[in-house]
Amino acid sequence: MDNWDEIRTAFQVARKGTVSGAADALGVHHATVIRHIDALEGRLGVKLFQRHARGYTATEAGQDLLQVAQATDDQFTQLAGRIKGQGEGVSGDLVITSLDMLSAMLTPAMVAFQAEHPEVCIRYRTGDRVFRLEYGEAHVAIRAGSMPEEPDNVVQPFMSQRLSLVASEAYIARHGLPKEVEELPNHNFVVFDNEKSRAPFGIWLRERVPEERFTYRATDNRNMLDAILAGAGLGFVSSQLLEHHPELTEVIPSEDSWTAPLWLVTHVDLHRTTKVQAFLKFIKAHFKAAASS
Amino acid sequence: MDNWDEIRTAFQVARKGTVSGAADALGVHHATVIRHIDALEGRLGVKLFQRHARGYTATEAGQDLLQVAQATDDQFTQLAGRIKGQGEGVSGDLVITSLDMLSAMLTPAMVAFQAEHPEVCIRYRTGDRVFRLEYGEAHVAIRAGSMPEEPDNVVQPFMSQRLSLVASEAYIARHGLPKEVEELPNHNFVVFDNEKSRAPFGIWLRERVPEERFTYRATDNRNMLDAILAGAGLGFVSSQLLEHHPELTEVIPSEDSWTAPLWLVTHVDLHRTTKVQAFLKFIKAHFKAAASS
DNA sequence: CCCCCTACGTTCATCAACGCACAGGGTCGG
DNA sequence: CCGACCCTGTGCGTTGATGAACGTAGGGGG
Repeated sequence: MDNWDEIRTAFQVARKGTVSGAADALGVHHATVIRHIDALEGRLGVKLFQRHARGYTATEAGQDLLQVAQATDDQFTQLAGRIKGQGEGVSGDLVITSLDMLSAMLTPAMVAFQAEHPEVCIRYRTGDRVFRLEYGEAHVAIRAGSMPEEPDNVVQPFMSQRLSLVASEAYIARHGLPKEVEELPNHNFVVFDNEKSRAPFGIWLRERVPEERFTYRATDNRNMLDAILAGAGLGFVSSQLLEHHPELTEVIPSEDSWTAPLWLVTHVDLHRTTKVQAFLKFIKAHFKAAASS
Repeated sequence: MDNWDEIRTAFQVARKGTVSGAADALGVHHATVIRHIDALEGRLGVKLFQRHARGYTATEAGQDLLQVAQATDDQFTQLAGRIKGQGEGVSGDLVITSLDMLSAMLTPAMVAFQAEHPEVCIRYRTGDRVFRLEYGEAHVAIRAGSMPEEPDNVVQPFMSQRLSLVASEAYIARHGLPKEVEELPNHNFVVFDNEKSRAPFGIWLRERVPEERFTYRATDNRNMLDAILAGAGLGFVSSQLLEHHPELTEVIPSEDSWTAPLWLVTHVDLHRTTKVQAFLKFIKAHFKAAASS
């Protein structure tokens, strides 16, 4: 049963009872309607209508088609309403992905956004791999480092992620607090277990501290933080975290070179949607307010 | 939501995940698929798919469409099966109309037909007006008199309806039985209450008997028979009825000029259907067998 | 690292579908 | 009884959708 348009034409003919009426309703010429009906009947091998001077009356097959097509028309009308409304409103899923390091920072913003748009369901995805926007794995990604350059991705600068080199009270009690950069090679470090990391602070550290001092390696940022808190070594954490963890002490002042820019990335096909735009606007305003306060 | 074919195209894209796969499934060029998707998205104002190198992945709106279109496809497939099967098999309604005078003769045949095709539902319509085949009021009509000549109607000769001029025992007891045609003007008659009737026997009677002798006029054949049986007068009845009513006596031998031919009439749009053909074949065989026995 | 395969996207020529105009037939009202 | 209106049906010219071909980009395997 191909050619759904012919079914739609037959549907209107069955509804209106005349070819002319159906042609008006469909906005086409009545000759087109006749051709559609003839083609459909020819393909089915069954007459759908009886032709007479006053119009077309549906046979049993035509009435059956009328029933089905009426239901289909309703379904499609509702579908169009949903899709258009979905395009305008902020509802449904909103999938956001980022490095898990940013979870602590982003979560309050996402919660606030959800509170402002109760119809939306936030899905926050962090994982060991980079989720790909072009496969529809997320609506919005927050990426760190150099500006992403994938084609079909819309990239906006978001904010800077300042890092601090910290030590926990437990570590200081055992090894003391280094006062100069030159003392760092004498200390232990908690690092991310990724040799190829091109993060600026990683490069900076590898230039000054031999690898054998990287005595604790983790694959998860949450895990790294736990290790640092437990006194496994010095390590880099987001500067924002210092507020919530008074037991952490900054070893040396944060260097500008460590700060990685953050980017808001969306796929071009979704960037125009109201939902994504609302989230982008919200999250930028949220952190602009936080920065100024 | 016009252009159902574009929905069908989008449906296949959502199912297959690629434009090329959908194009293969639809039997069209992939450029056509792209155009349909673009047109549909443009009209809805919402992206249905995210484009990437490996194909198209459905957005939320696209997945919604997939659901609805899948249901629609199922519905249409079932519909096509029903309609095609309906064209082949003998089932559903079969509407037959005739003069009510023929009811006694036709009913056994129709009952036998229904018994042979249990899926069919016979609707026998008799009424004061002539039901019109071209408006779908009946599938088959049995008409009497001169050959019908409506355009778009398929007419087949059926059989001859021989009439007899009869009197009931009650009438004979009161008025005697005329032995010659010349005696007829001295008797009372039960006639059909239709002055314009062009039935041959009516003309024959009006030529020989003055109208004031038509003392009982009925609009219904059943009613006429009741009147004749009650002794209201002489009257014409189907020759077949004589077998079932021994209390009726033939007044004078049946004349050939009275016999009216019967016609099987169908509308050209329904004449080809298996159901109608089956009925025509059945009823012709039925009465051929009855005539030869 | 390179090559091949797949899939999308665009442009141009073709053709089928469409709209137009007119004819034919039936119905309704006067 | 007749004329006007409505609806269907068909031939013809045109237009818009389609199909073919080429170009491009990305991914996977050797």
